[in-house]
Amino acid sequence: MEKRITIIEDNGKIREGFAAIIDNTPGYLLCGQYGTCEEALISFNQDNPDLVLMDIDLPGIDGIEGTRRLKKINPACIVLIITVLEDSDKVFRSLCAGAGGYIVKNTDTDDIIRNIAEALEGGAPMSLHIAKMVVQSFRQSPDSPLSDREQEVLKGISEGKSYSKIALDLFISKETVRTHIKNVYQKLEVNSKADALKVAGDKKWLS
Amino acid sequence: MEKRITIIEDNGKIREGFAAIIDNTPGYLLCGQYGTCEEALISFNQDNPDLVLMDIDLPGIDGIEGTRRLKKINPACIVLIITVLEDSDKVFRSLCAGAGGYIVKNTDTDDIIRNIAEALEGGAPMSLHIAKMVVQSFRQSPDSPLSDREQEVLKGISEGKSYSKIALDLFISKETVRTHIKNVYQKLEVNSKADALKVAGDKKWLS
DNA sequence: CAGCCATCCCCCAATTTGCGGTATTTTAAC
DNA sequence: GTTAAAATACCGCAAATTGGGGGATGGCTG
Repeated sequence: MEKRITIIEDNGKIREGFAAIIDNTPGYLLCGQYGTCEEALISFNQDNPDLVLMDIDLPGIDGIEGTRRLKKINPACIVLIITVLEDSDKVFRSLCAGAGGYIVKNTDTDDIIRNIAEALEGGAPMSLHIAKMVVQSFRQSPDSPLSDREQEVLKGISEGKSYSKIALDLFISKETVRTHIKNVYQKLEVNSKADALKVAGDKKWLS
Repeated sequence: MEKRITIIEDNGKIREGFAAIIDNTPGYLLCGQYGTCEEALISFNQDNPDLVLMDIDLPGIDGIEGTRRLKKINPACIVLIITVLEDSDKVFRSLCAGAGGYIVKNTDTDDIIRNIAEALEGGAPMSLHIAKMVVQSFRQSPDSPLSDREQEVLKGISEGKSYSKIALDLFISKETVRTHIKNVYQKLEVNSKADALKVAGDKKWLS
């Protein structure tokens, strides 16, 4: 069965370049190419692509919001983001919107085809640097000033639990939780749950 | 400059296999091979590896906790997890512990070397399936019953903000926030912040 | 027009929170 | 072997938060 592919890219030259690559690869069928998400969305159901090559910086609806809308219509459709910039914020927002991979534009013809194949196989193709950013987003700093217990308590707070609930879950007294919180506030130099979570979150001090 | 590599793997055969690969590759220097994290930790400062090949399932301190401890001693050291199982929970806990990549054991000699090189270059080598799992962990379900505004309010809750603070940040009245919360509780059939966050989080309904 | 959404207001009682103390035990470090 | 940090626990207090109940308005959409 041929895989149907749609291209959304406002630069005509690049778009036609991709189109040519798809056209010349057996097994892939170009089912649409558009300069804006608006156009693509209108024909999305007729085109019914298995995969969309999506540019990030588009006039009107950008690639991130476009991804969100396409996935809302057909969650099975894979959206592969293709971009020149490796902007960390855009990477994460794209992934949250449902992107299935994130690759940089300068990759050569073979790379594009390989990445498409990888995405269709159920993989998540990413450039070296992107993969690194994604992995690092998970990492917590190894130099947290908070003790293990304090981190556990703060984690409870981030889950919206009350002191009493945290105490129950950790098998300690509510008063102990209060003491831990006090110490956390002192160490982070804050005086509210929201501020503590903000500081600890920014510095990746949460377990 | 040669790159120093340590292997931690309890299966002697596999360990020696890796050791042979490293030894026979120019540019890499095997600076230690151990069957447990305990042993590796003792010699870690003398060995001073640039990269550690780490098995997950180890007797005593497992690979995840081992990663955490190694990174605590030398955050610049890259830990590459090598495993047979692609257990999603272990993947994430490894990444949180500071792992720089996560690859499956069946990969052939060339793959191992390529993954090591990629990690040392600043990449984050991952098997196809692992990458997919990681990317999917970011994704939110496209079928949340919560309206956009309700999701924003719930996000504020997850950040530990009070209703008043959320109201300030969203430029609406505290009473409106309360109404949104009430509606969220009804939709999710819960009656507390913690439960709402748990349900919404599990189902990936949080923006 | 019915339903959903977003916005705002009131009342009330129970709980939570943040801050001030103090104190014991264990573990780790020097 | 002293010192320090961490984990545990308790008390009191005043302000704020929370959850539940009710009602209201306007906008948009099918």
